[in-house]
Amino acid sequence: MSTKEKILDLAEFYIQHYGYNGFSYNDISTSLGVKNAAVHYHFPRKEELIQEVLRKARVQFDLLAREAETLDKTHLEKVRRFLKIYDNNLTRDNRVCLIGALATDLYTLPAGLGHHLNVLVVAMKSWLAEVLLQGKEQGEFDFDGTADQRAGVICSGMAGALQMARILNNDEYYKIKSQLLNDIIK
Amino acid sequence: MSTKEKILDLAEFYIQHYGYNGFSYNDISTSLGVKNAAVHYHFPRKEELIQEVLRKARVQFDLLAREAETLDKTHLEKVRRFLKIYDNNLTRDNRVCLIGALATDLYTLPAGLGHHLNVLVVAMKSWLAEVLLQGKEQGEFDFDGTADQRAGVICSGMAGALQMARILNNDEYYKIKSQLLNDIIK
DNA sequence: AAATATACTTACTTATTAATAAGTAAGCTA
DNA sequence: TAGCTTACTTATTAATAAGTAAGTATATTT
Repeated sequence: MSTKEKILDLAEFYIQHYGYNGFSYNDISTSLGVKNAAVHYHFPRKEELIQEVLRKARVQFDLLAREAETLDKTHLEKVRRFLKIYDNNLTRDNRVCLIGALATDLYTLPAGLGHHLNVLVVAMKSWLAEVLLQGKEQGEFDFDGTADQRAGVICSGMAGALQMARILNNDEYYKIKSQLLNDIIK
Repeated sequence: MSTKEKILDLAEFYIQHYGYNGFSYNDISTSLGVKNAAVHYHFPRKEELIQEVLRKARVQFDLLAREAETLDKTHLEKVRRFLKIYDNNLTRDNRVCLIGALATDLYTLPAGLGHHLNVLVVAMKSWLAEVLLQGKEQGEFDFDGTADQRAGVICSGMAGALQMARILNNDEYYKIKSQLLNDIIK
């Protein structure tokens, strides 16, 4: 893996672990065994670094959506694949989700990043809403409210669940997740 | 209001608006028209300041719980009173909730604060679970899963909703909130 | 009237931040 | 082989961070 890719992975880790204002170029460079200026060489400003982290997250979500399209037979399987994103955050050092982490720091972020964050959230939430809608039409799901509303409840609930897990314990996360799933199946 | 109280209110605002690492003693002092050392006079270290913000939040929640006990006739009214806490965060400058804000910064916080945050979350969640349980036993509510699970879904969903509102729009918050309420009534 | 406490200010320290300028070694390219 | 690019390092900057020691004005107590 190139230094540039390692920087991106470390930046993502630090954002999800400590928040946007909780890490520095020095944290990344010393983790990597290079100098702070080497990080600036690849990403001149912190804004560019975070923007690239968000772009990469969007690319990875698009990949997940394509995998769901080709590999998953039921809509429930697609939803489970989606929720695994959050599981991975929990199991990898109790990260909170990228969106939740950046949302709480939003008003301290360089101006351009809000838009990129919005694009990511809209992509994920609207994909989930579409899966829920089709699953309901085909009798696979049963839930109250619109698919859009239900997608909002799930996205915000999962983001919050990762935060609760930190304060209470990991089991709290799984309890919330299973209940959110139950609420669309019954 | 005393300078000390004003400092506490400003600290709470800054945490919810910018996160723990997104504000400084200077931000507070210049907002107040005093010097940074004056803030250190009242709260020598940032840890003491945040601890006091959390203690105050717990006191205010206890007050809400007592008001609910004396003023609210139905369990639904109690839940609505509880959810109004989140409404107030939204309407006052799109704050995220104190718990969500500090959860994403948790691993950068002075060591002692995790415990105080845990105490606040346990108090709020267990109170809500008890209201939900009694409301269900008396036929006022109808929901799947345990009251504890449902309380977890509501707490994490509301925390996440405030974060989503920042990225999408305030209407997203109200859509999530109404759906979470719907899920316990039906 | 003298001593003490409260609520600050002045002035500072030490450490860290994002960012930049200038230099360098290795490799590729014409 | 001369020039250019890549991927850095060295060294520094201006700004900001939390925190502190010592001084001062005002009010309260003795």
